[in-house]
Amino acid sequence: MSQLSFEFPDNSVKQFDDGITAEDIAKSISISLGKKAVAGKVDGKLVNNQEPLHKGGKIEIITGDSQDGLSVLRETAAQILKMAIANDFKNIQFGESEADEDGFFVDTDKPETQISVDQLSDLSKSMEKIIKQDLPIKVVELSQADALKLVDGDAYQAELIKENTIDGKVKFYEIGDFKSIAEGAVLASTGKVKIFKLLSVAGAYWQGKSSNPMLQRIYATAFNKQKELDADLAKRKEAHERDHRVIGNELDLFFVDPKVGAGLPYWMPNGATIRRTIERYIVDKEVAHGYQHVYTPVLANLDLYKQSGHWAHYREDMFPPMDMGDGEMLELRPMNCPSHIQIYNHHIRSYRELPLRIAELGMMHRYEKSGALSGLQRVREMTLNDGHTFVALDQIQEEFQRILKLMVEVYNDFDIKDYKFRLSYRDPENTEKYFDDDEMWNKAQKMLKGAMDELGLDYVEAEGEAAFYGPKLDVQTKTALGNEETLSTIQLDFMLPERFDLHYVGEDGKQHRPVMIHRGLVSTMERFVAYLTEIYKGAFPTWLAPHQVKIIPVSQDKHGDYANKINDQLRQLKIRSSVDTRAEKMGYLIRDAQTHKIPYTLVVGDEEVNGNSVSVRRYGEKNTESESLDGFVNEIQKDIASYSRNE
RNA sequence: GCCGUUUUAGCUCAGAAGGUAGAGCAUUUCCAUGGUAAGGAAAAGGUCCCGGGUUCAAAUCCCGGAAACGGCUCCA
Repeated sequence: MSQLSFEFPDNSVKQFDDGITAEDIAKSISISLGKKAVAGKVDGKLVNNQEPLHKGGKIEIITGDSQDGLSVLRETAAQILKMAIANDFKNIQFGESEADEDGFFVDTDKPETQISVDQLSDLSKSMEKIIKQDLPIKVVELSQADALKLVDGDAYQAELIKENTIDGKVKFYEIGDFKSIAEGAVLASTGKVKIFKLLSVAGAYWQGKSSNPMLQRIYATAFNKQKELDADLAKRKEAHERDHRVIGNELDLFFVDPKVGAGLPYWMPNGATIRRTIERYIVDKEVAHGYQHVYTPVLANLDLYKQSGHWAHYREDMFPPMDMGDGEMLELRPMNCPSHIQIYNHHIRSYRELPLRIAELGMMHRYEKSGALSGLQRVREMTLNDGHTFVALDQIQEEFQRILKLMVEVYNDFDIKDYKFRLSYRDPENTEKYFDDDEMWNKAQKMLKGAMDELGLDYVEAEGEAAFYGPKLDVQTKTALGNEETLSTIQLDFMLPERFDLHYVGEDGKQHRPVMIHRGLVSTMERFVAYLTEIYKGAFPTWLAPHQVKIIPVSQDKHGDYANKINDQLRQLKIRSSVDTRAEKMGYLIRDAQTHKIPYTLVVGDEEVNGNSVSVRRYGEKNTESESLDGFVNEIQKDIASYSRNE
């Protein structure tokens, strides 16, 4: 019998007989590991615990409590769900199914009526039955022809079979008389899945292409322990409470009125205060870093966007042009770059001016698809913290790194930590979506990657995520609900300078072509406020909080004057303070200040009037502290000056 | 845009077998004048998302539309 050689995570290498299973390998290491093992991972691919191995390689033993172990559990639960669906519904077809870090899903298609949310509880019961029977799950191999016969009439399965055929054969899971295409690894029997929950039903395009038919997707999750499921459900609930739309409503930050228009938010005074604070901060910051802030019109002649290429490549995201009746067509701008190009082009530029940094809080309009709109995260009118630097070829690297450094500085001020870099390239399969110049694309993409590598930063690479005019470095964050979104972005652009025939006069007295770097640091005001609301859970750091101080007199009659005096003094210092004059009990007013997440609540009564002091209660704390008025003013000013930093 | 669900007072939600609706909180007024998370009472507040149809009668049934929500696709 031939021998297989396996390398373990600790780099030790052991020999086993051909046909050994992951389970037996685990047992050979220790009895306890043998018990805990649920699957193996050979060269990064999950394999069933009982599957005979015929190839050596790097091996890992997967235990039930690991992330991979959870995937195996969920993959098993997905198979049980599929079997339950197949039992309960006739003529149902299956699309893809997948297990990931959040749970698992199964796609189905049923010609007449789709599976609805109401049927989830019945499906759960059917799954319970299958689990109770503790049916063994076997892996069987069928020839492609047999496999296709098995799924006769299910075009999706037929497609998947073709994708999964290796050497003319396809692996299937077999549970009783139910068979389903095998990918990844599953547990040995249905009884090993105990804790699961069917969560929701949603639509999903077959193979993720919007030109394909839409299938019904059932989302669900599974865990080893009830406690873990409970914790997960609690986390989902907490995420909902953190959702900027929920907090935005509670704290009266913004609203959207369908009568006026979807995706066109109204900023209430509280939200407007937060936004104004951010705007002032970022404009000051950029000016200090050599940016020249400008204002440019949100409307422009359509010809501008024909020249820029937006009309050709970006039209479906643009509002239809306004026909002015005299041959003039006006367009609401979807991006600010052409506007800033006009600023650049207004003078003859010298190499001495480069890098020329033009910035604006630029309002733009994009006709987002109705289904994509979401609170302040996805809107149709937005104001971008936009900036374009015009550089000479040999300045790209340095300017790129400068921008990145500035970005990190800004992130620190807002205490933003949870993000990752993504290099976004064009889709090589679908180049007609982009400006057509292979050489430019390759050059720009290589330059971006080179700059990131030189800084030694971690990033992921993603094809098909570029802007139509160039590749990007995107900073990806997650919303409360776990959806990924782009916050900041730096984009390299050789195209627009070409299209608008931009020049600068070089040291040699000749004309040269500049390169543009598009960059957004704090995203759009809409998305950024949404993001901050979620990471702070509505408890904005003092510098951003719409109401920074609430003063509560113990008795309106006796202490109202003192409260007003403090209030005036704080307002003189530009601190957002107010006195609660409502004729309510103190406890009520304090509760109100706390539920509105106001950073500082000051209670003033006889003691404070006599001692020229204040009783300070900070948001979220039960303790109060008596401080001199001067001491408090000093403290809050320091607090505001420190932004959101958490050092 | 697509699939599914939803839309009732400022907010969170009940309810309505077809006979024009209710709670809590918020608001206003009155009483209570208080020391760190809800004092009491009363009042006011509704095109039951919009349009059309069926009906003696529609908030409820039917058709169409809009918006929101969960996803998919797309994206700052």
